Amino acid sequence: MSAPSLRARVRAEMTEEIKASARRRLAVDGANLSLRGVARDMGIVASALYRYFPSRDDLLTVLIMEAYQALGDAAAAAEAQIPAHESRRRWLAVCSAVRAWAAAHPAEYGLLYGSPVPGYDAPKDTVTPAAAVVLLLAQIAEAAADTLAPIPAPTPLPAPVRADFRILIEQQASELPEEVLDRVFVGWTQLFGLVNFEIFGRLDGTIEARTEYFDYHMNLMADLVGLPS
Amino acid sequence: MSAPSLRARVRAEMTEEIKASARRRLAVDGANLSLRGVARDMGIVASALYRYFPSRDDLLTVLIMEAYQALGDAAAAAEAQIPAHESRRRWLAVCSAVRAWAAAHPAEYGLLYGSPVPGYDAPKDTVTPAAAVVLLLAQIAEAAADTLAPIPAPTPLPAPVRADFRILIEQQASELPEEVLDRVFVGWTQLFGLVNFEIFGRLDGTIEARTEYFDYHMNLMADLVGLPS
DNA sequence: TGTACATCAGTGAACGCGCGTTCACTGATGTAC
DNA sequence: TGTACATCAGTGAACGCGCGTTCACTGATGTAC
Repeated sequence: MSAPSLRARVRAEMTEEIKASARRRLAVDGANLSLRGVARDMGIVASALYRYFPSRDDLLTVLIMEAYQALGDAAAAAEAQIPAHESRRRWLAVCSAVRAWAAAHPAEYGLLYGSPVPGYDAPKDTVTPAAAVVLLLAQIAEAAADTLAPIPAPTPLPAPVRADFRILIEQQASELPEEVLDRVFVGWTQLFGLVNFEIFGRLDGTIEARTEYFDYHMNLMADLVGLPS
Repeated sequence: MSAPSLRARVRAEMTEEIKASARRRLAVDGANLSLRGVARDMGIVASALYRYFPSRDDLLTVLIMEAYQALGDAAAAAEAQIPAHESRRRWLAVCSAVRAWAAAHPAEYGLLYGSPVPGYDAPKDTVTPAAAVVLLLAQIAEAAADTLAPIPAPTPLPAPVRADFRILIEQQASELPEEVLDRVFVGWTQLFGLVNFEIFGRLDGTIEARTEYFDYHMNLMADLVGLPS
């Protein structure tokens, strides 16, 4: 509870500066982040970084974890600004926040949702924060359960898929029907599929009205889930 | 028209072997393919590669172009095996072929649909082959035009999006309504969003019934397009 | 059919570079008495 | 309040490595006469 010592405070600030520099460096290096590059940008000698992070991979892991956290926080913050009962607007707020965060941090986004970094395998701890967004979407659907339109199901969910969803639902102590969770997953896939396309430049030369295109389709996904308009 | 000389034939074979080696190497190096690594794998000296490719980036470009081509070919071949009038089965065949190709060539798939390679920018020539799959999907919808279910549109297409689609339709001398092309794009996004999730490991620990999950959702996308079942 | 010359594939050394990481060091900040 | 010692941040040299690319070379294959 005592105030941190000068040394501790300076240390914390320095750690933050290193991470900030490294995040900037990601734009240049992509996933193979260069420690010497980070040090150079900071006007510091590369070996000094080892006072703060035991290795390059550890720094990378921290960046990944914090990026998941930042993305999740951005989505949650956007959602929190919409009244709880306006489920569709909440859904759209989460989707737009993901897109906006990705646009503002393309290199970090690429780290999270691009091709896996060769030779680097993510520690287990990344699983939970990686699920934050889809969890948020599922919670919106669950909170709106009473008002959801029934889901027209031309073909029923295949049993093995239903079983997978069952497990997820029980893990979350949720009461969402499997059919609804499935539609949430469809929306989740569409969200990240679209953001991938946009951020990674796969829409260049085809769709130029990016925001309208995105909003329209996230609304369509909300329709699929059955959120009232 | 004369038979190629021995030298020319050997040269062509060697070029193929280099590309094959490089494709294998992609799994190790990811996007930062190592020429020396390729040469090492082939039991050859690195500088020898310069007889065949003027630089590392050129080799990479060729790999990317051919990967797009291979993916497109796989999709087209799968489609061609289904009778022309069975539009839904054709649609599903294309989707499954994309998924199968990605699973069989994950590193190349990552090159095409993962985060952009830092420091490397794709030449213009990659635009056309990159569009092959979505074009195929659109053609299926167009061929089935007479039998398509009407698209329920709670909200109309935003005008700027409609304009983007209009341009694409005219470029292809197509007659697809914008609303249908939009749904094709939704299916396309879902297809690659899902394959990304699966290949890049973002489904690990959630959905285990991968094939059923995939097929179910590609069918759902076919529903959205209005393909008859 | 045989000879002389041109073409070309692959070699091996070298250049110049950047990288992650270790290590003994120095000087400043913190702690105990 | 002042001194003695411990802690720690940053330095700079070094290790050992891998990389893309150039270049003069050699020996084999192709071509012209």
